[in-house]
Amino acid sequence: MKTTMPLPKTRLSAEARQIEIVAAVLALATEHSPDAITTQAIAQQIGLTQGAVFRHFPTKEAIWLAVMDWLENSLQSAIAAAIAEVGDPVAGLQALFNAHIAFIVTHPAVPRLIFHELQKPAASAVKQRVRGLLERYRQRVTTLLVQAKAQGLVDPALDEPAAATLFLGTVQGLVMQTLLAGDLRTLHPTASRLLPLYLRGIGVRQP
Amino acid sequence: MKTTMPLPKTRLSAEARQIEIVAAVLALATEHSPDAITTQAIAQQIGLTQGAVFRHFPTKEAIWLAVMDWLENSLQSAIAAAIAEVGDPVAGLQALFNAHIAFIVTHPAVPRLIFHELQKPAASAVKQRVRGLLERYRQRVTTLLVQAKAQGLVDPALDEPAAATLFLGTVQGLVMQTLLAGDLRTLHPTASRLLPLYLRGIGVRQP
DNA sequence: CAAGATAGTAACTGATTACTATCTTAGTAT
DNA sequence: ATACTAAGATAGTAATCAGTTACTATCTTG
Repeated sequence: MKTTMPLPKTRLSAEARQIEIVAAVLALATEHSPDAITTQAIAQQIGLTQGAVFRHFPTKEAIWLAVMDWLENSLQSAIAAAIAEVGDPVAGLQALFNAHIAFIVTHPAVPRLIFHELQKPAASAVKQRVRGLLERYRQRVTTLLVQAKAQGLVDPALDEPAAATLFLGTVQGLVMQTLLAGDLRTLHPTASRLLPLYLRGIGVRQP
Repeated sequence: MKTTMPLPKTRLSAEARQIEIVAAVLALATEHSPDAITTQAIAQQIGLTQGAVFRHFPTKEAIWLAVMDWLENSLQSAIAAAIAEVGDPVAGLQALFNAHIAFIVTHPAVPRLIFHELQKPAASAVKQRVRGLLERYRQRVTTLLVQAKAQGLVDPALDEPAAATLFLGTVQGLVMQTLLAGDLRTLHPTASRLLPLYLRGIGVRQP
């Protein structure tokens, strides 16, 4: 399954190449471990020489930061769109859950990049970026849970931070087990079997 | 925080050195990314030269397989001991949950090794080993859930495979978020706030 | 106590890494 | 057309990786 571009053989502006490089990293991460994404591999993916990559990014870390920028924006707009359409907070949680799963199905490289970064002990700039990203996500979930409790939709004694952790854990654990199996197609059906269990866990009324 | 041995300066048998090498990998993994665990780093940790490591393991992959052997045995006996002491299946799930958390607190390097291996797309021998390990764990959870349903302790319409996935996901997701925060001390208290939510999710009676 | 077996050392090999200096060429404004 | 600018090519660099070789020191055993 090659994902190579038609490579128009022409020169591109620095900005266009930067976007192309980020796309190349994502494409490579779907089939290779992030360790294996060398500057040589990136250059090969877009039909450049290895040295040319450094015309557009000063260091390799800068490439990773650009990838995280893309992730932040994409995920942000994906979940914002999902939540905007629904009325009550519990429906918002369901929409958020499904949007998250759909995002991963569309971009299977993303969890790999996240896990790879989180597993590093050192607090690098890239890890800090991921940390902030997940923290904002978590805050959004907590807000929905607080609203749901205020409207009497969930257990009135709900531990919202714990429920938010469980929400993230449900998605992350599910994705990890799917990565383990190596079959991404099972992600969506399995997700819809997990969601009712979670909702009952936080005390939502009907199944 | 150095974890260097007193290094007795003497020769050790091949078997003893193999155990020492596995221990060195675990020690290194608590403070370094698995990529950074080079044969040089291992040798340095136990006070040998790099070449000497290859007296005891033919390849580096063999070292990783030995680490996974250790993990399989340790985890196996830890959870077996936890389950043996309790009577009903729901109490077994709670014991399993707590034993898993306690194991990770004792061996903080383990989730890092697991995540690092699962994130690789290639189906290497090491990844196969991890896959089997988690599959057996998952089977054990499923068995407990089936027993609990038979005894009427949980929702009679429970989706056991989904509930088993959620169980693993709860632990894995929780651990991942703790790795993110970088503070392992919060793991145990957070875990005890998550467990009631999970138990209600599968339809256990009292909180 | 001699002799074989084996743990360990020192120095290396070739491959690969991120990154860089110098040169070339394409696109563009004048 | 000519000159300037920036993208890319070519060909490097030093560092680091897993694994190997030739040799030495130590332990065990007949």
